[in-house]
Amino acid sequence: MIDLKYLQNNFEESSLKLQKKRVNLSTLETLKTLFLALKEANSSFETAKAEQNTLSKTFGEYKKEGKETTELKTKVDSNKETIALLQERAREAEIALESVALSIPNFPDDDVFVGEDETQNVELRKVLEPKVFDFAPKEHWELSEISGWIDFERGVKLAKSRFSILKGAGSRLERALVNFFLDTNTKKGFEEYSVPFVNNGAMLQGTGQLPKFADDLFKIEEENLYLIPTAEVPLTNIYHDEILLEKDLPQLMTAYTPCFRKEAGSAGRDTRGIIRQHQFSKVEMVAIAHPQKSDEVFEMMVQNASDILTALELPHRVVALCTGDLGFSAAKTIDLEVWLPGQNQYREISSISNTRDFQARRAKIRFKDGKKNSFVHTLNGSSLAVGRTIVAIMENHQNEDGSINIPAVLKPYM
RNA sequence: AGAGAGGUGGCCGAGCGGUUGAAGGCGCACGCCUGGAACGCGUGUGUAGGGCAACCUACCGAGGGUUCGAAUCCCUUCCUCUCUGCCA
Repeated sequence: MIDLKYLQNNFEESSLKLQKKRVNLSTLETLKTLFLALKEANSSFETAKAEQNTLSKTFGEYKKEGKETTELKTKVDSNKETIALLQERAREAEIALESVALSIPNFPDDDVFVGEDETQNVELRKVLEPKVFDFAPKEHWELSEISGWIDFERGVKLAKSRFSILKGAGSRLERALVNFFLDTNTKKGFEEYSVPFVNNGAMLQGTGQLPKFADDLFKIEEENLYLIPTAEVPLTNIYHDEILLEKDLPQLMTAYTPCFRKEAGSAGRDTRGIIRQHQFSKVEMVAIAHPQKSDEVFEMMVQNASDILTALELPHRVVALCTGDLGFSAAKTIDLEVWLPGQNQYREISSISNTRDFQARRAKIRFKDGKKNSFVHTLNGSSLAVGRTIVAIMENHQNEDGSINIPAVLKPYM
């Protein structure tokens, strides 16, 4: 959630920022109007309520002293009706405001390049040169036909399309990667967590998936729970509605979880292979940071993910997303794109974002900031998406006969 | 899943229809005391919103109801604990 008071007081500036994220000016004007309406409604409700409280006290005193209360009672009764009306109005104003406010994305940072879409993202650097093959490198699904690591058909049989099965060395590779990622993150100071793979709606609202992106979530209807689309949701919300001590910041967390996404709107994209599945494994980093330290933590997270790719001998590039490609909650995002020789292109394998206080405000995560309480900054990033790492290893480390070389760092894990 | 008990401030723990945002204790902060410290004494110490100063409003798991007035009574719901059942 953006800071509505800030929006009210700095409307011009705020709307310019949010227009970079393609929010209509009219939506923002509505938002501001609703915000002011809520304040007004609350104010009159509270005034009436204060009056009622005074009357009630007087009533008690009259009773105690044995005074006549009939006249007072009529006054109180009529005021009561007014209050009920004002309360209803305030409640409606709040609902009206929320329905708009919760769907407004975060402000982009000022230093984020202003662009329309992913074509205008900014490449910051390349790490490792793509290997030159003396044969035509295959795509991972072709390689799978030789190694048998991935069973696409039977995965679909078990569930539906966009589900698959890993087996044998393919499955072991997944497990090895998970362990390698977690160990590496732990060495960087992240604490390992094992979290619920289903979360309730309040948590998903906290990190920004709800209410706007309900279509992309698997929901367990009768339980009112959702399969997590990323470990960012449970990890960030560990401190939902809590106030941390300044000395406990930053909290660096990491977890392996499967991730579940409906991929609504991606019909027809990446239909072959395991690049885009309804279920995939991922190791996630989440940081709860002091507002003045979040940039530092952000850089560390980007570097960590990049180092992991380098350790796996995977060529990649570091890309700063432009405003038009930024996610809903993000103020700033850097993607790591790994080279896929079979596809002959770079593909996203990690995305690291600083959401500033956007999620913190939604999830009410604060810290003791001297005398007052302030919102923390929350950050999240993949380290890494396991399925896509498998793809990258297969394609980058393939031999002409279709066999795959396992990177040296993974040998102890296999 | 069935039966019972319970959910109060950072923690423990009173309150069971009125001036209680909530006694008391612990913890914490500041001050006094001390050479310094402990002890002792004093003061302060929840969150959110509005005015943004005095002050006002809301919150005693959540939601609704009764009442002039509810932490206190009623209903619904969630959670925790104990016993039984079931299960990895």
